[in-house]
Amino acid sequence: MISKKAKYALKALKVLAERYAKGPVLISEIAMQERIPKKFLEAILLDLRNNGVLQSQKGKGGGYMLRIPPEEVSFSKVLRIIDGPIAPALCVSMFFYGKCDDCKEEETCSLRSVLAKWRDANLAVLDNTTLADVLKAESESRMNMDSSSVS
Amino acid sequence: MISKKAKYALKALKVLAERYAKGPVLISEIAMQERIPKKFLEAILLDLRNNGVLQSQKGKGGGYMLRIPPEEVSFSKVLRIIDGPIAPALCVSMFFYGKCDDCKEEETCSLRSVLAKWRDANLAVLDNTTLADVLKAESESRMNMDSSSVS
DNA sequence: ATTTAATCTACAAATTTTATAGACTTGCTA
DNA sequence: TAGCAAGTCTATAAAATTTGTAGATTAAAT
Repeated sequence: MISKKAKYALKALKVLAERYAKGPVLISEIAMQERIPKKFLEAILLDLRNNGVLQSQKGKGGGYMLRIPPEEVSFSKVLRIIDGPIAPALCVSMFFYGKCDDCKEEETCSLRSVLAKWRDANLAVLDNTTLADVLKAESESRMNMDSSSVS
Repeated sequence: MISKKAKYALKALKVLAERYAKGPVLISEIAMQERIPKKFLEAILLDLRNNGVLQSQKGKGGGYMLRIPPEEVSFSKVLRIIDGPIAPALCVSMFFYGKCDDCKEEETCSLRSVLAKWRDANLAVLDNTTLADVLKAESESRMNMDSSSVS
């Protein structure tokens, strides 16, 4: 399960992706629209900014915006920033590698190869899923709504 | 990341798989061999027993053993018992489905379809990975050790 | 100057994870 | 049937993480 924080982040990013290249969006606006506690959201957006995903502008007319196009913001990037390792265990993590404190010898750990396979499957999806895919899903779901409401 | 508890569970199960159909194994033996706090392990094994994975025997000569063959103990089964939902969010969970408390309308949630894709990729691996695979990995790693120590 | 909006620091409540202690039950065996 | 060996149950608590809040500060625009 991803954390609430990560879900908040993805939702906020969805909003920002929708308004990509259309000027800054207010934190308070995103918070309201997506029902995210404002102060909490502030911390999240700041984190995303400090990691190169977002750009911010202070003062009147300011706000947040994507620094890179939606199709370059992968889920793996976002989740690593907000939730940390994606791998099921540190010993098979690519970005947060560390020795599992409860393992004796890593080289011969039979769990490890299995966990690595799991990690690979995860990354195959998360590396190749971006905000652009969320936008696409959004527009498709709206299409379905339209057609189903024709009746 | 899986919890420490889940990792303990998998390690304990590996030991029990190695000794499948060879009589009961003591909790204390597993705890020692895998460096797991004994009292903690007790709770874990009990949980696995109450969910049909293990079988136990009290009194002298007692202990724990697999109730079903290693190739039938999938990672998904174990992780669901110990860590709960495998899906990245409740709204796309198959066994623990629930409405995400931070979502407005689930039907049109654009994150949802993406999260579902992720879940599917996870399950494809976890449903098809069992203790038998761990045993296989174990024996393969031992083979590599042998050949590399020939020099 | 004043207002607007992001930023920073500190904290605190709530929840989950990781344990530990000790009494209890069951089954074996001498 | 006494006594030991092993799992079982209940309760609790320490530690860590997650989630959220408060208030002062900085930067930009007008």
